[in-house]
Amino acid sequence: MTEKEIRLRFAPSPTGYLHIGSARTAFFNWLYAKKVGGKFILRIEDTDVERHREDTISIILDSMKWLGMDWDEGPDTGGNYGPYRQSERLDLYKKYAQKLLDEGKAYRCFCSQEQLKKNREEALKVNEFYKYDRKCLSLTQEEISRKIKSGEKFSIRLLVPREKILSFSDNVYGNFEVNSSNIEDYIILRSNGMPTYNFSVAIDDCLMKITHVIRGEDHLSNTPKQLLIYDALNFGHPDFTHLPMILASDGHKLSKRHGSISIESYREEGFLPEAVLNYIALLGWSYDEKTTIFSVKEMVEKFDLKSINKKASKFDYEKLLYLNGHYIRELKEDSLEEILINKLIKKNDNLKDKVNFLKEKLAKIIPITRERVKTISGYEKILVPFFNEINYSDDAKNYFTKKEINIKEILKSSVKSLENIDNNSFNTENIEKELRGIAAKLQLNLKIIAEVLRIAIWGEPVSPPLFETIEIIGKKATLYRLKNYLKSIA
RNA sequence: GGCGCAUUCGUCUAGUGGUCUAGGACGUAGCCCUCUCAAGGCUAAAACAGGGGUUCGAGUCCCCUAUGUGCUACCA
Repeated sequence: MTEKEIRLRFAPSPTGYLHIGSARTAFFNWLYAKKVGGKFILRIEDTDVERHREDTISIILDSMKWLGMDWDEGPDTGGNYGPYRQSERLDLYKKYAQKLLDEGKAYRCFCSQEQLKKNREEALKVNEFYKYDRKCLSLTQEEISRKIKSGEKFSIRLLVPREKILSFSDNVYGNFEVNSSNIEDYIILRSNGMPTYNFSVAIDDCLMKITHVIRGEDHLSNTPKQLLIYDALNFGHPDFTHLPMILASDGHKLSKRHGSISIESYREEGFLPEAVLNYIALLGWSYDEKTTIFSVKEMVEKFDLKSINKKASKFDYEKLLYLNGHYIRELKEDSLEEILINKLIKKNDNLKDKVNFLKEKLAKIIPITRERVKTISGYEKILVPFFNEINYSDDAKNYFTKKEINIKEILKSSVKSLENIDNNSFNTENIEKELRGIAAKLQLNLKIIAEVLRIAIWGEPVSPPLFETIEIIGKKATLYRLKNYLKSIA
C-alpha cells in the first residue's frame, strides 16, 4: 500500500429523520468516496441523551439505502475502526480528555450550569461579549482534590491558547482564519461523562482515519475549535469541505414547518431516488453551463469538490417534480411495472393473485400515461379509472348542460357504433375509425365527440388518449359506462 | 453584542479582468403538434444587491453599506 486510503464519513445525529440537507451531505461524501475509490463510513453521533431517539437511526439508515448509498463501515456493518456509535466510544473520549488534563491543556470546571447560564445572560443583557471567565482554572490542586472527594460534579474544559491564529484551507470557502482569543474554553467532556460535539468529532475523525470531511457550512465556524483538539493531541487534520446551506423557499432555514423535507416523505409522495439525488446534487454543485440531468454514474464521474459553490440555495419543489417526471419517463418499462404493481397490491390485497393480469394491462397503460405524470402517487391516481368503475361527479353530470350539443345523440350513436366492432378487433384503430365516422355522420368536429366520450368514459375532462383508453378499458366496460352516463344525465 | 460566511433572471446555476449586447435549466407566457391533458419542438419576458475605489477596461479584484445566514450551549 503506497497511497494513503481515502476515507470519508457521514455522521448524523439520531434526533430525527434524514432531511434534504443531510441527505445531500451524505451524498457528496458518498460520491467523492466512489469517485476516488475511497471508503465511506457511517458514524452515529448520539452523545445528546436528551434529544436522542433510537427509532430514528433505522429511519436514517433506510432512507440512505433507499437512495442507494451504501457504506463500507458503520454501526450495522462493523469495520476495523469501530464502534461506530459515539455512545459506545465513551472510554476513548475519557482517555483523551484525561491526556489533555495531564498535559495541562484542559482543566476541570466545577461551575454549575445555572451559574454559567446566569453569567451569560447578564453579559448578554448589557450587550457584552461573553466568554467563560476561567474561574476554575485558578483552582489549586488541593481544592480540586477536595471537591472531587466531596462528590462535586465537574466538566472538563479545553484551555484555549490566547492570540493564536487558527487557519485552514477549505475546498469551498478558501482560506479560513480566526483568532483563538474569540474562542472560549469550551467544554469537551460534560459532567455526565458525555463528550461534546466539537471534541468527539475531532477524536473520531482522527481515530477513524478520516481523510476528508465534507459537511454543512454551519460547521465552518466550529472547525477552528476542532483544530485546537487536533493540535493539542498532535493529530493532523483532515481536508475540509463545507457545503452551502439549503434553505426553504422562503429563504429561512429548512424546518418541519416547511412541510415535507424528509427523504422518507418524498419516498411516500412517489419520488424516485434518481430524481432526488439528481436534484440534491444540483443544490450547490454544477458540472458545466448546460447539463442538468445526471445519472448517478455520471455524477460519480463528474463530481468535483472544487466546483461546489458558496451560496446557500433555496429548495425548489417544482424542479424536483420536473426531474421526477423526467426519471419516470426514463425508467425501464418493467421497472415501472413492478413499482406500480407493488403499489396496487399494497392498496388492494386481492390483486396479489392477479399479477399477470395487471402486467398485461400495465403494458398497454404505461406507454400512454407515463408522460402525463410527475410522481408515482400521481400515477396511482391515473390508474384508477382503468381498473375500477367510475362515479360521475356533479361536474361531470352537468358538464354539457350549458353547451349546445346533442349529447344524447352522440352517446347513442357511439354505443351503436362501438357495439358493431367485433370483440376481437376492438382496438384503437377501429375505435378511432368508428368515432371519426360518427363525427362525419353528425357533421360534428371530432373534438366534440371526444369531449363527450371522455366525460362518459373517464368522468373528467382530462384523460389519457381516448381511443387507446377505450381499447384498454374494453368493449364491455366502455359500453357500460356510456349507457351509465346516459342514464345519469337523463 | 462578538466572531465568521454569503449576495448573477422568481428559483437552481454558468461565469475566475476584455470572448458578457451575461449562457443553460425549472417556472411563467406565446406558437407548433393535437381527441383533452401532458410530453416534445420553437420563441419570448426575466438577473450582476447599493455605493465607492483599483484598472485602459470589473459580474469577475479591494473597501463600505444593506440584506440574509451560521457559530457564540454541559445541541449536533
